[in-house]
Amino acid sequence: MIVATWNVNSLTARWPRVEQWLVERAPDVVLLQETKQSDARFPYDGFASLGYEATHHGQGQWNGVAIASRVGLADVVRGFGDGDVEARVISARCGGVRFYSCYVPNGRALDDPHYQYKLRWLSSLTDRLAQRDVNEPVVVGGDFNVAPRDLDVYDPERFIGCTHVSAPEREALGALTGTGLTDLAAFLEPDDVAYTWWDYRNGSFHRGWGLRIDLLLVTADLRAVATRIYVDRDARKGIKPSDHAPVIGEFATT
DNA sequence: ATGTCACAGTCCCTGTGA
Repeated sequence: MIVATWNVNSLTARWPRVEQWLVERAPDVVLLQETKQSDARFPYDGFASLGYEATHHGQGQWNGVAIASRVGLADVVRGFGDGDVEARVISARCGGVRFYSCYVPNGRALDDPHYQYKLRWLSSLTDRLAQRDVNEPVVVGGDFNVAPRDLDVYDPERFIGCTHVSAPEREALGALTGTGLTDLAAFLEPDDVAYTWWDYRNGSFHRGWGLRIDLLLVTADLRAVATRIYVDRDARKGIKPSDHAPVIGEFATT
């Protein structure tokens, strides 16, 4: 089973790239973030013509998350429920595995209210995962807007006092993985520098100024059968790329 | 340390978010 997560930074703008990429990489399940679409505009037919069932949780201008699968798609859950107005999480069961596609709030700055929202949002996700059926394999993937380790930051000195690396954010991510999830890239390739996001500005991609903030978190049963994880850097190149590259995980059939 | 991109509305530029 091939599983991918990709923040596409507008599925409307990115659809030609996404379509080509699906044909080339042929993931079984792909988790998408920042579709920036209403549900009405989501290209269900486009996915279907490529052999994918898809489900979307959108709000229009901002956010928006989706799951596309060619191994079945059932039991969809959108958002956290009461009072959750931003479309940042969707879950579904595909091929016997429960998938979550997550777009964690950015946080903006340590003294910005949005930062507290980010921590609360991660806590809500942790609560949700803590309540799961422990017999069900789970993949929690997406744009976490947190770089788990200094190795995941091109210049840790420069990020002192910034979001994405602060202790509370890393602790919140640790609480999430503490429910029984493993950061698969850090587990399989612990010494690899594997950035997933590069700012559009300053030629950051070509200068190697990146962060690893897009993650696949998996339960132990899936970790045991994981064979490979890599960043599809080619998707960050060329015409009209997203500022994020996909992360692709491969698993021996479960 | 900000050289870009995408969105909506004020609609061919500007403010916002990343």
